This record gives sequence, structure tokens and C-alpha cells, in this order.
Amino acid sequence: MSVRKLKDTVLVKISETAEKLFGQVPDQFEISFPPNTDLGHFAVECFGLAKQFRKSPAEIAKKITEKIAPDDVIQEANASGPYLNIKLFPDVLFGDVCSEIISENHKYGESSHGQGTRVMVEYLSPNTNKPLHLGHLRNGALGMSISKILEATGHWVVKANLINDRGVHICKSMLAWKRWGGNSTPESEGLKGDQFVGNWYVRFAQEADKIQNLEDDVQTMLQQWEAGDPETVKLWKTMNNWVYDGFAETYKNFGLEFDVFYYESATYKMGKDVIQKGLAKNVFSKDDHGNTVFHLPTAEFGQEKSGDAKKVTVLRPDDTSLYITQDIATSILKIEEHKLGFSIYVVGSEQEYNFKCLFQILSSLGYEWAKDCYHLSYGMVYLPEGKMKSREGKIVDADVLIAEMKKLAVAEIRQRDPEDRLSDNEINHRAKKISVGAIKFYLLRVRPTQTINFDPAESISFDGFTGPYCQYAYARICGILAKAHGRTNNVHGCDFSVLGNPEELLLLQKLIQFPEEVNNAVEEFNPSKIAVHIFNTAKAFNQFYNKHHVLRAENEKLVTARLMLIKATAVVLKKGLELLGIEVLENM
RNA sequence: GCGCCUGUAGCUCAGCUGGAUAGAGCAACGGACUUCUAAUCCGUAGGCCGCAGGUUCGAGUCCUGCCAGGCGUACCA
Repeated sequence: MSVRKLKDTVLVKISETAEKLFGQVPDQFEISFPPNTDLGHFAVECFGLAKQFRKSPAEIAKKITEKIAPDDVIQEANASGPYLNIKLFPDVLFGDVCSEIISENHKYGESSHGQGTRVMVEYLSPNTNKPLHLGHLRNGALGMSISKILEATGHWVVKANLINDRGVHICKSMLAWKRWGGNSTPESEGLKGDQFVGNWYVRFAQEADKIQNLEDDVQTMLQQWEAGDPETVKLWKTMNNWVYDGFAETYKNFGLEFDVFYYESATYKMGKDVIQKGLAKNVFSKDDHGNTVFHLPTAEFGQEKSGDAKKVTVLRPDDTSLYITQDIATSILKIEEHKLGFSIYVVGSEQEYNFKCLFQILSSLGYEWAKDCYHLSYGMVYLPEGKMKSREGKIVDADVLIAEMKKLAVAEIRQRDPEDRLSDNEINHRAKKISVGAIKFYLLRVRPTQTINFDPAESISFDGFTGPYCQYAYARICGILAKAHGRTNNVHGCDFSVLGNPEELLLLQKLIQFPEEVNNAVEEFNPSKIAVHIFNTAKAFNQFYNKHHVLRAENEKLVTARLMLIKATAVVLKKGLELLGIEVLENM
């Protein structure tokens, strides 16, 4: 029997008993867990039934308790005030749950809700003028995790990266390098390509304070680029490729993957065409300054003080494009190329208004799928000194953070290996998984809408509510299973009736709950649901581990049954971490 | 001004569509390694859940008003 079926069995039983008692089939009621495991394995709140049957919740709970007939699944029922607590026979409860998890293995927790739905997750979307920073890592962790969660719920996911590769800001680093860079390359300077280009972007800002015409020169360069001037285009390609090489390294280190790349340089012209067509159809209009504008419907967007509708500029008077111009085009491209059921944009909360406008414009252009576009907005990452500002050097560089975390992980691993048994290779391998896991967990453990106040000391911690804590629980289980010598091969021959202490029950409860949490996570686009639940699962395991023996349990039956329980726990921990984009280790 | 987000323990956050005594981690203090990995566990201490009303048998959770902070409010991205 599966976990779901087990719950259904209990539901049906209660439903039937209530019908016999009150002559009516109860309306829907939910099954939950009692606050502690002594009370029972499952609980039913009788408030809803109270309304339907016009009796007090306590009375209903009591009556059902008296009438419920024990069978081969339900051991006993107890009323506790308005609550009806149910105990099952341990062999059924533990046996069914563990067997299901072990036989489903990595598929446990998955569902088919999204079967046949294609969905695009656009995330990261960096500019090619500077290296990635902590904000990008939050975006990346979120984008990857959401993609994995969607896949686990049956969706076909296309992960997209929209590269902002053109514009004045890109020209700034180009200009600085052209003027002062000489023949230097990332290679000659021993720098990652994105770091190298980023340095020239900073240099531009410094020089612009001193040199008067620099801003004008950069505008000239942009015009040259738009005109297709071969030399400028060549420079642009060269520098962007340096950046891409650098980014690729960071993606690999942090475990970010993409199926498709969109480049604004390739879509901005299409954006202009779409605007022109819209202008012809009167979706857009020209304002007094020559801007091409869109009037937002006052019903949803309100109005200006003057009483006019609010407007959004989609094309400048000289017909050069804006951010939203190319975004309109990219949105259309995405849908046309990939036949999407829905489309997610993982972008910071500061752009909420822009996306609201974008989706409205798409809708007004006649694209019905605009309602299937969803802006997954997330809060900013603040440093102790305040908001990150790349121009002022007030940033946490992604590569630096990853490298520092890795150093700390290496130190921790060495401390646990006083006899120097581990090879450098092995240490490196472990440190990588641990450090990246720590960063991702730190960024994903709070709901996306929360602003994160980046606390360096807390973020580098490997104790408590962290990724390494969860990885550690998994590694401990692996250690035990490795010494079990195949005694976990036959789940169905295992006698589970010996299990049932509070620690075992609590752990089992977490395993039962996992699929629901995956479901909650996908419904809310909120990976923190899984992070919190995996932490609670690891914690329940550690509590069990500290109080009870597995391999040295009192008798062989207990050893085998506990082995099954922890094997199932390992499955859940691994799957949950995987959905967060975090890898597990068998040794730590 | 308007829109969105946030306000829960000293700090960082959970708290599912209202339901059993408001939970965790960190920091503090006190304990547990001859025992399956102490990156662990146990205990102590710490809360007018921003404030004030309202709805309800029942509110941290829903409604209204206020206070404080963040972001946005278009020819930046």
C-alpha cells in the first residue's frame, strides 16, 4: 500500500463510521498529524464535521472513536477534545511507507500534475559587462531549483538564459579597454574573462569622472555598433566571448545549467518590428515628445494626477529600443519556439512593475498566452553595509564567495582527517559539494519574497539549519548502510512490527510528508518549503541516531527494520537536496 | 502621494487554505564521544506574534485603519 493509499484508508474508515452514526457522508475533511507522536499517527480535526452534523466537535470525535471498528490497518482511535487521533499497526504503517519509498527510490515525491505541460524558466539573465555577484547566485539557485521541482512534478522544462549583451553599459567596458587596454587579454593578465572585462567597466567609471567627453564617446560607440561598424562589432564579439568563457566557469562551479540562450542583440530589432506593427494597429501611439508609448488600462493601473492614463514608453523618439522593447520580442520568441504551457521569469522584485506592464502589453497585442506568463519575483540581497552597488565595489563577487566557502570546507575536512588519509583529490571533491551546498541552502531556505540580509558569519556556517547539516545526515546513513552488507535487499521480507518508538515515528512522519511538501513548493514556486522539510527530516534522523542503535540494536529483526527506515530516509534526503540543486556525499 | 513586499525570541527566519501549550537555527549558559561519522545530540534561558479595532466557538494566520522599513512609480536595466 502506498503512503497516499494508507491515508485514504484511514479517511474512508472514518467517513464510513461517521455515515453510520449520523446518516450522512461527511463533506471533505483533511487528515493531519498530531502535535506529538504519543497521541497517534494521524489526526482528524472534527470542526468541519461539527458544522455539518450540528454537534460539538468533541462529541463527534468521541462518538466516532467508540464506533470505529479495529481492522488490520487501524489499531485504535482516541478522542482528544475535538481531535480524533488514529493509531495504525506499526507493521502496516512502517512497512507500507518504507517499502514504497525504497522501491520508488529517486522517484519518491514526484508526481504527474504537470504531465504534458511545457514550461520555460528564464533565470540569471546577466549583463556582459561585469562578473556575477551574490544576487545572481540567489537568482541562479532559485532558477535551478524551480526547474528541478517543476520537472519532478511532471513538467517539461526548458531552462533559458537571456543575455543582456548590448547597450551603453556594454560599450563602456569596450571603450575603456580599447583606450587603455593595449594588447592585454584575460590570458595575459591571468584573469577570468568576466573579471577582466568587469575591471574595464570599473575603469570606465573612474575615468568618466575625470574626462569630460567620455560619456559622449560611449554614445558614439553605441551608434557605431548599431550601424554594424565592423571594427566595433569585432571588439564587441571578442570581449563578450571573454565574458562567456568566464561565466561558463562560474555556471559549472555553481551547478547552473541552461538549455537555450537568448541574446538581446539578436532580439532588439524584432522588438522594434513588433512595436511598429502595434503602432499600425493603434495599440501604441506617439506622444508629444515623439516617444512611442502604450497607455495602461486605468482599471488595473490607476491614472496620473492629471487624470490621464499612465503610459509606458516602448520606443525612444529616435526609434532606439529600450529594455522592454526587446523583452516583448523575447517573450514572443519563447512561446513560438517552444510551444509553452506557461513561462516563468525569475527576476528580482525591483522589476515587478515592469513585468506587470510587459504582460499587459503582450495581452493588448492580442497574445492570449500573456496570462500564462509569471514573474517569479524574489527579494534583494543586502550586505551589512547596505545595498550592493557594483559601481562602488560594494558587491560580493560570486567566484570569490564560492572560493572562500570552499577554503573553509577544506579546512573543516582536514580537521576531521588528522591522519591525512584523504587524497587532495578527494578533499577537493568533498569541499566543492559542501561549499556550494552551503551557499545554495542559505539562499533557498527563506521564501523568495524575503529580502536576505547577507550575514557573512552566518552564511559560512556549516552547523544547524544549513546544507552541510543535511548532507551530513545523509553521509551518516551511507556509513551505516555500507556496513550493513546487503541486509537491506529484501524490504518485503522485513518485519516492521518492532518499530514504533517516538523517534522512529517522528522520522517516519517526515518521510510521509515529503511528497506534500514538493507539491506545496511547486504550487507556490517556493523551494524553501523543501529546504525546511529536508532540514526537519535530517534533524529527526539525528535525534533517532543519537538515541538508538541501528547495527547494534537489541535483535536482528530490529536491526533490519531500522536499516530499512534509514534507507528510506536517505532516499528522501537525497531527493530533497537534489530538488534544491544540492549534491549529496557518501562520506564527509 | 500611489502600488507591491516586509514587520514573530538578542540576531536570522518557519508557522500549510484560521484550529491541540507560538517553533527552528545562531549567539549565551550547563551536560553527552572506550559505543553505527560530535559538521551530532540533550537540557536551561529568552515572545503584549509592529499598534488599534473588527469577523469567528477559536486569529500570528482573515478584514479595516494606523506606525516603521524596503523596492518600484516608465524615454535606466
